Amino acid sequence: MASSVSLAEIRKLSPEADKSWLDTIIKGDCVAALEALPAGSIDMIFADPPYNLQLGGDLTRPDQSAVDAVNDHWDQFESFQAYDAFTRAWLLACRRVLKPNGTIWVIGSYHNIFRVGSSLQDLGFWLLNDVVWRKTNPMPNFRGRRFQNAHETLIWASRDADAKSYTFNYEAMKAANDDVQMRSDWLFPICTGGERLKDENGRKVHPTQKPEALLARIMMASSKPGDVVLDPFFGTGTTGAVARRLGRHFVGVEREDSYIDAARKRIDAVEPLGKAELTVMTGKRAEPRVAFNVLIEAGLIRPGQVLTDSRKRFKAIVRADGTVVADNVAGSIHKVGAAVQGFDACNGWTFWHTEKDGELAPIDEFRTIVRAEMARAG
Amino acid sequence: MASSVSLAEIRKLSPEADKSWLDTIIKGDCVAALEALPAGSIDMIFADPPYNLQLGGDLTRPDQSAVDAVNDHWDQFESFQAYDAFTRAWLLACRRVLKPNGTIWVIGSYHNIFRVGSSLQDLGFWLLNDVVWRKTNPMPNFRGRRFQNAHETLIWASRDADAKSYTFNYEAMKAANDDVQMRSDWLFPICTGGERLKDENGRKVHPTQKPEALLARIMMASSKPGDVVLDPFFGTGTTGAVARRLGRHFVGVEREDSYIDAARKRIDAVEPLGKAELTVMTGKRAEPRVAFNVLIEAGLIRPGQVLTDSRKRFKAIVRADGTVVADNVAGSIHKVGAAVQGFDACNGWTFWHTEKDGELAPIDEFRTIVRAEMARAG
DNA sequence: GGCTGATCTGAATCATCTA
DNA sequence: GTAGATGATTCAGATCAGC
Repeated sequence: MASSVSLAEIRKLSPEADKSWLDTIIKGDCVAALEALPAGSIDMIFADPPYNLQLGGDLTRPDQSAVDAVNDHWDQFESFQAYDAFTRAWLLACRRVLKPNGTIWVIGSYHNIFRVGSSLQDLGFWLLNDVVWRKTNPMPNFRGRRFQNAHETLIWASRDADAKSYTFNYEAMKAANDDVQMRSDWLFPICTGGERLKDENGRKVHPTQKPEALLARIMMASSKPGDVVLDPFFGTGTTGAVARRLGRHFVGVEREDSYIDAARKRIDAVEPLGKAELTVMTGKRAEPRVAFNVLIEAGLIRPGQVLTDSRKRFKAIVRADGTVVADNVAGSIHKVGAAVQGFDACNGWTFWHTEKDGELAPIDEFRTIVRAEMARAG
Repeated sequence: MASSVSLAEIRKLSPEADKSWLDTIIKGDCVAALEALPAGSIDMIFADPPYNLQLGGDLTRPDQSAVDAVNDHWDQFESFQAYDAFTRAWLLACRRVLKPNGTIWVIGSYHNIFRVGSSLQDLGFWLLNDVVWRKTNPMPNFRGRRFQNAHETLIWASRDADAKSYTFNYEAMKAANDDVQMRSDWLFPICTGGERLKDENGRKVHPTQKPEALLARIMMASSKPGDVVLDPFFGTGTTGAVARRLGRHFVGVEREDSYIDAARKRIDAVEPLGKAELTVMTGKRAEPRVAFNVLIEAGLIRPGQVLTDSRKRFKAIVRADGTVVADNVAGSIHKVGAAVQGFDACNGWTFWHTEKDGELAPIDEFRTIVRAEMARAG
């Protein structure tokens, strides 16, 4: 499952046809490694970049941007600049491989997340949410000079400002959250216990292993089964393990052999879930469209029938062509519904009702019947 | 108490002896106004700058009513560069008037907070914490395209990296927080009800008035009685009102006359607390709400597992997204529980059971386990 | 006055498909 | 690409109307 491939091997293959990089860990620096992947090939990215600000020689590209600040903190400023250059480089590489409707998640702490967020904005990503991971069991502040650092911040962004059809499983998130919208503050324990990878001496393999529950929430929210999820700082492969379990493909980039080895073993041991368990809750948006006149043709509504709103303040009469008429307005169920209320818009399906045995029922119920028949007919 | 003084008036006085600007609102642009204050004269700054929301078209609620958006002229910026220049200018002005051991708080949303955080770091401030204000009652996401934006971010920073003796009332915070360290995630309602300033027509005076509880937490944590607290974007004077109540001096800078008038009346009506009452204040605590997917994420319930009612008449299968499926219905535990019984509503927590060692137990028992952990995290 | 249910509102970067 | 039509979408809490 999780085998390592060389860059050269990938490059000599046709990028179009080549899918050999799916479900693999690419060894190397993330900017260079990502150049080997085809543009627009990734559905979702999760990135947990280093936030050590004393980066030294690890940075890959010189900074090209002008410095217009004047202050007496040159040393410090230079290291922020270096971190910014590093950040822009890997974010640009990620942006190239991301599909137009793909999204990226980046996690960080107050040491680096403001640099990351600014860079995302500067490079043209469009921020969708910032999400707070509240830790149930954070490390205490030992010196008592600050608040206990009990959260980390995630940024969720689309590739472009006008990206509209990115994946967000709104109904699934809501249904899973006691039927109320999922908020931007999430509560999870940090990664400890059996989930935490240890070496033969009982020492943790990676210093900042993220909990699988966090990655699962992210992937369930913003990806679909079969999607390709990239992690440019793969570490010990939490992203890969969760992706495999949830029926997503992964690509990881990692420099350290010890992490790659641990990740590969870990991912190979994962048992993927079945199709039924992975089916995602969808809402009306995903249902096939039904035109109003189909209800007439099916005999569920007849021409001349009277429609009213739920409080019987307005009424409209159905015409044979699938339009309706109220006082001085005629048109679609939506147009007429909006007009009688004086609104710009209206969902006619839920606004208009018919009377059946003395009880009012929205015409949307007939649409449900039609949809069920459509589903049976394929 | 809260009188307005002209810049010229302040300037002609000796800056050393002059304290006439204490407990006043200075009318004008904040950068220019701050030039009139002596350097190193401020103990703590709270700043609620424009967020640069970049809103597109109008937004309507599902009932077609209009959302009252923040589209004020003061929140319009041409570009991120323009916003950054504005941010650096006012932060530099703040830095000059801040005492060497003073600290600054800035609040923002994901639209601007990354720019603010980066600028703070670039200008030599030293970040101490980022703090999350979790809203008990945030505005919903009306289109279902993102997570509900349920928090705002505060950054707390000292003037310099090597500042050691800034004020942090660690013991008071801990005592106020049930004798455990105060965390970086705080829970408060947004400012509504009697606290929200309204004009004679019942409309809100300021679009973004902050709750006094938030300011009280900030001042109790990071200032002492008698300290001078500056607010460069004073608005309707929440900072001034809380400062006066808590025995701190304030200085406010504000451009709009209507806000200044409202703030002055408001502050004059504040009754300062006595010395004894200034010691410990407590905040509201969370009512632990647990969603079904938390049990999955915690590994207490696994995707594919079968749930039944107490008499095993109905069964449902758990999916990875936190929804469940029975015969022809899918959705939340509540929705599906209601559907299989033919009811309108159902408490899925007590209706659905799992089998463990041949005995049925309601899934509510798992929730109890999770609640214990959540309680620890506040 | 008290209770019940309807209405209103809050820092919001909030569509998608067909012609 | 753009214009027009379809039709999807809200939580907590304060306030108010009506009994």
